[in-house]
Amino acid sequence: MVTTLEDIAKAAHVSKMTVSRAINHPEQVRDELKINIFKVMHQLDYRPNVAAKALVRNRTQIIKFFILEDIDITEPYYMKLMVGLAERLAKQQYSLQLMTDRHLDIGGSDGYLITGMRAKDHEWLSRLELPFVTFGENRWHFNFVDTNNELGTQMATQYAFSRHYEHIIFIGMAVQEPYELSREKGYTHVMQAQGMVPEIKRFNNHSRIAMHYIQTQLATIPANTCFVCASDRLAFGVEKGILEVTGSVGNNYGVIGFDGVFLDQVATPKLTTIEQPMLDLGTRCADMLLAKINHPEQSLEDCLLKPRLKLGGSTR
Amino acid sequence: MVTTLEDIAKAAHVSKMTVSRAINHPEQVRDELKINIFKVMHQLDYRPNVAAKALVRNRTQIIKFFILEDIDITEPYYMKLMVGLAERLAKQQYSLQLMTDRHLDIGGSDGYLITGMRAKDHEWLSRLELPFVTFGENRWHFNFVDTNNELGTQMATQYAFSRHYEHIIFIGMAVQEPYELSREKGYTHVMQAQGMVPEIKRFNNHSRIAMHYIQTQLATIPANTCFVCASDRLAFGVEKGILEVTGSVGNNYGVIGFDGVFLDQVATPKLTTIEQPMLDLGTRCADMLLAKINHPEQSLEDCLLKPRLKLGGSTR
DNA sequence: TAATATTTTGTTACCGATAACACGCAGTTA
DNA sequence: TAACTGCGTGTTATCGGTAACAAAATATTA
Repeated sequence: MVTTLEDIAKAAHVSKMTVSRAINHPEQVRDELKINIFKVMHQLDYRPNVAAKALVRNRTQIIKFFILEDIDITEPYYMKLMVGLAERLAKQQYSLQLMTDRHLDIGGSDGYLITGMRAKDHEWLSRLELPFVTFGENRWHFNFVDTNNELGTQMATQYAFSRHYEHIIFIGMAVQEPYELSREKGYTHVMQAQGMVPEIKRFNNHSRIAMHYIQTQLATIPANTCFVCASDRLAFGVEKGILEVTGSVGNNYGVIGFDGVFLDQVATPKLTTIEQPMLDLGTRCADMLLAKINHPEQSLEDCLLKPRLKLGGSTR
Repeated sequence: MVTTLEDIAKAAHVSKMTVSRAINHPEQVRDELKINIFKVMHQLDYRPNVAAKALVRNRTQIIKFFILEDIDITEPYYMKLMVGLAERLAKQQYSLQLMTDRHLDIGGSDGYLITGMRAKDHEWLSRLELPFVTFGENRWHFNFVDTNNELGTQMATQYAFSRHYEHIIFIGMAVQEPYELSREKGYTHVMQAQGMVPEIKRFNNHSRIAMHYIQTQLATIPANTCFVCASDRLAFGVEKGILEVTGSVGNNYGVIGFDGVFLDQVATPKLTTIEQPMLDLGTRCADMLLAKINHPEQSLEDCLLKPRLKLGGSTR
């Protein structure tokens, strides 16, 4: 059977209000009682009824997770982000609803996590009436959680430099989004610090396009060059191109990616890449969102997590 | 403001019980009243309070989605499965909790969807006390939803045959799981029907291993062979191997994969593959699970959906 | 010690829905 | 016409919690 507050109350010889307080406002209950109450709760394996709590507090205990990108080309890393998010939310008895472009119902939740946001989404996001957090930097002061993109490419560029590549070229994504700009900045910053000349190419984020670029242009690029890429997709294409043209990768031409989820493992050789801490990022999203829901008045710091350099075979 | 049953009731000059009935047992309410009630509901944009409903019906309106595989190597297709599932569940005011190996809490939900099940999981699954559905065939009569695996490899093999490949080799996964056996069966079946000799190799499901096999063995395999693979991962490796050894793929040696999510797109050339209808599968999982929850006494048919042959450049 | 302040605990009402029962009002039947 | 069906609708109680208030117990003060 299911144990309720009432059951605990009887067993502990107090009113159920006291039990409720022991849980939610423990400072208002004498230690003696509390200890006993918690003992009983434990014995009877008490699990609070989420629906009842939600009803009386006028909450839904639901978070909507928006994926604004086309789901067909969606990056696999959302999966891990969601695992991190869901795990933390479940601890606070929240559950999830997954929303896609096809299905954009607002309301019926306590808050939103927004992923895959682009410039065009600013309009409706600014109208939202519930607390939300975006996964990904943005220029509108919406609270966000993201990898420290700038630091990531700094690490990549620095590493390329430390491996004695004489030229370092940045392969970016042709989008004017903050995360891309930050990645470019990280690269540029280290290049200038090292007294090297930055060189940036930009393509749509598809491996084929990057591969084609390498196939056609590698001949004009001096050996001893490392390509620092803004995504693993681009890096994947670059690596393939280099392999095809020169027969090997790493020594004459190196590649470093960015993301570290799935694609870097599938590449041959595995990509050296900047790994985003997706699970942690998900957890942080949850924390931040819950904070906004429970303390709407407090303003929050955005959250930038440090990525990790993951060595593969695509660099020397 | 939020509209409740009470508000509708007042505006429609009936009791809230009548409104509730109009929603849940429409046959018990006169048409005249119903029409008016629905009109008012629409005007006032009524959204039922999920928590209240859950409380009184002693339900949670939550489904737990279990991913039993290691999340680090999880196939990207779970994402699409979840989208399909979540979308259908949301319509019935259910939301999701994502459970992974790290976090296997039972209870606090109305049912489970189990993915990534392996033989070893039979033990605890058989003890579960709530309705559940597994994504993936199984040998224990747990209700499941899956792609018609046998049909899939039949289609692949048939297609290879129709493209005049003289030899067709099956590259399987070295697991004794029903879905793998079904895939082998589909292949064998068509081979025998065509009077050809089946030849099956099995490897762990990693592209590198398949690639290595091709690199070392392709010389011993006659030209005009098509490799029908049990996964896109394997096909991906096979394609790479063929490309490396012979410089081109499709004509002398063809490759057909199985899954059609993400990896087939990333391959160069894109893989010809058997595409699983992941969104539909997700929807079906939801339907089946809801049916089990709402009518526990009825026994259900398992569900096998037809896959689709998706042509890429890895076959002629 | 009486009066007052401060904890600590209990009581009541309510959140928004639904099941079970009660009731009123046709149309049948005797 | 009285008793009997049924259908359609309203009334009441309830699910499991929590806020707001009331009351009791204890501590502090004069």
